[in-house]
Amino acid sequence: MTTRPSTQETRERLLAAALEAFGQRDYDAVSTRELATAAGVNLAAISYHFGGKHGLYLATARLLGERMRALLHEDLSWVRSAYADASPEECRRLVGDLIGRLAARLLGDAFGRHVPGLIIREQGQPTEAFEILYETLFGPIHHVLGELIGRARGRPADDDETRVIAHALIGQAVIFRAGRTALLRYMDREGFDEGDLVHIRRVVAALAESALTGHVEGDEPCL
Amino acid sequence: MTTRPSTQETRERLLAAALEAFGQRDYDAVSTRELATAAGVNLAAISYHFGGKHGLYLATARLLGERMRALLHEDLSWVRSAYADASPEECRRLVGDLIGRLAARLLGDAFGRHVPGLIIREQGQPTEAFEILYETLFGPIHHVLGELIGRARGRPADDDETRVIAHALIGQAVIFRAGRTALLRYMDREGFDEGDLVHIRRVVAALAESALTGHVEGDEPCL
DNA sequence: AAACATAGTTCAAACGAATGTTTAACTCAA
DNA sequence: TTGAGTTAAACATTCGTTTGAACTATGTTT
Repeated sequence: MTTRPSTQETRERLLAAALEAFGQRDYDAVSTRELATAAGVNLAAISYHFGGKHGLYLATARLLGERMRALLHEDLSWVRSAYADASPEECRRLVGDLIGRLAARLLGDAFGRHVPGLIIREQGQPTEAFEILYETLFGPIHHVLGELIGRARGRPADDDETRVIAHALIGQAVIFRAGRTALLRYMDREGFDEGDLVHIRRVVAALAESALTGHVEGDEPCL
Repeated sequence: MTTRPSTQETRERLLAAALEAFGQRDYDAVSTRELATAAGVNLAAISYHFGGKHGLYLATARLLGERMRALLHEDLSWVRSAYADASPEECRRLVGDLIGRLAARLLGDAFGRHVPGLIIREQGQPTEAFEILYETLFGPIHHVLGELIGRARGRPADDDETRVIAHALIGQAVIFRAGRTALLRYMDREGFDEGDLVHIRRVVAALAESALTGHVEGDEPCL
């Protein structure tokens, strides 16, 4: 009747192994046998508990979304409470801080070493997992950033120009994970230590902050 | 003795099909049979001409690198000739122009619809193809951008801070391809027309240009 | 309390389909 | 006739999934 204690553990073991594997490599590059072995469970457990490989992948995306949401909750709720009665200058500073923090976290292992890869890959050929990840990840960041940037530039948050800027600034952070390998090569390094992260965070924060000072030439609210 | 005319055509057909397929989907998600069918050649031609699937993949990366280099050559050589005796202000403008142009091209289909996906994917688990792509693609952009930004901010081009800024600004452009799906969702669209591209290019250019006006708080050259 | 029945879970084994690659016969211009 | 190139067929693996028996608690009956 009641589920046995080992049931939940089997699920968790598989999810942990799947998160690790799907984070690093593509869906097709990960085999069910490999997942079962890594999780230390029987092969048939995947079909039994998740209905198959695809079900496990979706469950992994859900788990990932929840974890990222939890990690972001702290930063975002802090920003949300801060910008309620913030001046444009303060909003600019908040944006810089948020982007810088995001960049450092992405470059480091705060979100897991390979986990963001799954998100990036989902954008190429979006599956059901993309919806899950957008709702919990890109969506909230887009939203908060839009509010902040709109306030900082004296424009509505749902303005198209505001949204383009928000997206571009997210790119400033995301590239530190998506283009990590190229950056290592460019800066002639083998890895980044804690000091690097602090400095990069500061540079990116200053960059994003001053980016909001300018005006778009051409009169219209653009787009 | 001499190669028959059909030889080269078989290679080209396979490379075209591989560029299309590997651009959209992961290495493991593309089958040799599918490639042969799409190219209209026999299955064994892959092994015969490229030594196998992996060889075809590397050849595709080389072809992609050359095409991208050609596409970028125009922009980059124009910039290179322009910044030789340019003022910091002009350099800032050149950077903005370059980033904006890059963003619009990436968001549109200038580089091919799915081609940039291969590059992004290679950063996750770099293979030999990464070297090829860095040399012809990221490398030159990094270099030119470093020169421009260094001059614009009165710092050496090989400064670590300069490099971080260059990388971050590239991210502003890359995100418009890497995060295209999320942007469509954010801006509530189904696609971007020519007018969108022009506007986005202008916004991103202004953003990148004004980003270079600020100073990084904290005294040292950073990093 | 002992024996049985039941439902949930694990397990080794096997399934058919698809994978990348190789083989050997064949084509045809030099 | 020679040999580079093409072709269909077959190669051995690996894939995701399914099977049916074994195991293990729990609930019921005796």
